[in-house]
Amino acid sequence: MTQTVDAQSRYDEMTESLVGLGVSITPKRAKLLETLAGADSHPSVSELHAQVQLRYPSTSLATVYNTIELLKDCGQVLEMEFSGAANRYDGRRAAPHTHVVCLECERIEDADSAESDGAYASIEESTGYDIASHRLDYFGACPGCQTRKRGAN
Amino acid sequence: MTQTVDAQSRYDEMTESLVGLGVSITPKRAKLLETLAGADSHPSVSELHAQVQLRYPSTSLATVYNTIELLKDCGQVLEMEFSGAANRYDGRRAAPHTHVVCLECERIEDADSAESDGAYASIEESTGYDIASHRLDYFGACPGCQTRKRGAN
DNA sequence: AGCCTGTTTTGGAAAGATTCTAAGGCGAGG
DNA sequence: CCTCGCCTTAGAATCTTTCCAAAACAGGCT
Repeated sequence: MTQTVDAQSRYDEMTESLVGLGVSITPKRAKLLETLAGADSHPSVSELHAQVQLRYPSTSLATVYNTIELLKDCGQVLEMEFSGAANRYDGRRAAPHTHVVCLECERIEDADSAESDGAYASIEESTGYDIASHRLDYFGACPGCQTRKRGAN
Repeated sequence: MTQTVDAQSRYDEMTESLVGLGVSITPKRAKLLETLAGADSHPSVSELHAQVQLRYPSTSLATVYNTIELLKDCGQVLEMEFSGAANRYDGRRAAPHTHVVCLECERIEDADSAESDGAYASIEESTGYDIASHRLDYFGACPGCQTRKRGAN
């Protein structure tokens, strides 16, 4: 997939960034980074928690939130917020990019859209805002849910 | 601002749509529609609730949620979700459009960006999703918060 | 080995927003 | 005046995220 790199490289980048922050890579944190770097499913905190618990059953939710907070601090993870549903995280491409979101099954996939490079400058000029990031999501039905719905009719 | 219409027209459109749904326009609902149609500040549920309570002090939160749900059903309000913060609503332009969000003061303003008309078709072709809507937000600092920060330094 | 100190982790409490539910209120039509 | 169905209410319940104080842990030092 465009711009995604292999899990190992992402894992290495993440650990380096965290070390740069002066924090240590504990085993639980390592397992979390590994999960994030390898997942292409935009996992939620509870999914990440479940994965880490497979290996370290005593892991608490607070540890997951804590580590994600650190990753956000050094720009190594992209957080996607949803009200009423859990936040979702993209550890493979930390820079803002386009997603498609299935309203039926909540699947989220990357979508490469033609982003205009001068968008930030253009928005800054017209609004006076100092733009730091953006979010572009398309909402609809994924192929699987489309057929499922057709079948149900 | 481009594409916004006067409050009265929006109010009329909303009431017509709700009537089309077969529900009645109670006084509390009318006050809520009026507030939504006239607000350019992308209010939250609690702000809307407060406004309606000015006129009808006994109004409960559930009524506000209920009415907004109806408005969503007939596409007469745009809901912007934020995890950790209250959802914000745009009753003046119900179709998806671009916003700038101030990360400091949570102000939200409309921003007209050059939207490519064929975006949905292009995304649908590349992902197989059936796209129904989208969301494009830019995050940063509004002019007021920029000066405030500079002054604080 | 024994200590000290600072970081991590834990588990539960707390906070917020939204949804649900049961019960009562209200209004239109007969 | 009664009935039926929609509206509204207040509070409980749910869910995610944040906060907190205490316990656990690791590394460096004596």
